[in-house]
Amino acid sequence: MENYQIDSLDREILKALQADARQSYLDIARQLDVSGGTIHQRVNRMRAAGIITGSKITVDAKRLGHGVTVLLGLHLTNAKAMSKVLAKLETFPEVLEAYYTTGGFSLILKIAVRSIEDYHQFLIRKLQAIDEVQSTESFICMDQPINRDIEI
Amino acid sequence: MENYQIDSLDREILKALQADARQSYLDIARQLDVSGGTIHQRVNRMRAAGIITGSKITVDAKRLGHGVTVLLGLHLTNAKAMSKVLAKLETFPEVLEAYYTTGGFSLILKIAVRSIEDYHQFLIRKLQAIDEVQSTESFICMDQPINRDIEI
DNA sequence: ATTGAAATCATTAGCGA
DNA sequence: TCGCTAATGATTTCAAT
Repeated sequence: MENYQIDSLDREILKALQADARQSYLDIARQLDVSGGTIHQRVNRMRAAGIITGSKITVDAKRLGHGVTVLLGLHLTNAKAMSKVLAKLETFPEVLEAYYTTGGFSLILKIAVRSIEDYHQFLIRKLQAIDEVQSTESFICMDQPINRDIEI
Repeated sequence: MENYQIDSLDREILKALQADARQSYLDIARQLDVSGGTIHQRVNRMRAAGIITGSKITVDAKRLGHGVTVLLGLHLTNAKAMSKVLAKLETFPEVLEAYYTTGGFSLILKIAVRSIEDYHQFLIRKLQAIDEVQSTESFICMDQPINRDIEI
């Protein structure tokens, strides 16, 4: 079922689970006026089709000690080093996301650390210790006024 | 319980729910060799403390028709317009995230659209239609080789 | 998409270390 | 305080329709 097209019921189920992944299928069924078994069947189908890829709790990063988020533009000395650099970046748990983009950077990273001091250490000890990293440009996030999911 | 400090059991519970928010508390209990009631109690406590803020399913954006992700650096004509611009950005469902950062941009946005054509339309019809937007710099994401959560 | 039934789970309260 | 057990009502899950 690689090219299963969702219908409006699927869409409503996705919205409900996007808002609260742990809510019971029966609750969703009652909201949508269908049987519990139907929700179950649809969710399974969307899982099999690769539309639903998993679920996770959302946590407050600050309460877990990761108070500082940084976006970072990276320049490499040569584009051929990309896969080697990525392999290295994967070993740094501070690197949450890496984007290969058009525009003036080789890579853009999203990084989470405990503090500015930790970020400084991360930069000089880890990131700039990679030979192929030519330069970096840091955008330290002071606030994230918008954070939401794609409109389903 | 605003300053509740988590212990190693909490940490393991968070890891488990981060990997799969819908797995049953009893399953987690068996993995961690404690009772189901204990998991329940801990989760409730972490919710009350604001450590767990919710849960959501993860979906494949491409399968839902949002094939193009763009990071965008925004320059405003004047910093005082920030709140007005943010209010406007909130009305655009294409804007998933907005970061107020140090460095050369007033704001950095993460945007999801169906196609490059849609992105072009979004840029000229919506974003650049805001008076206070001076200029934009687009970083179109061709690949996202790293995507993970903070290390708990 | 529904039903119905068996297995499993969530949730709470009270007990004990 | 923290984790455990026990009990009940709710949910999940699956097969048949």
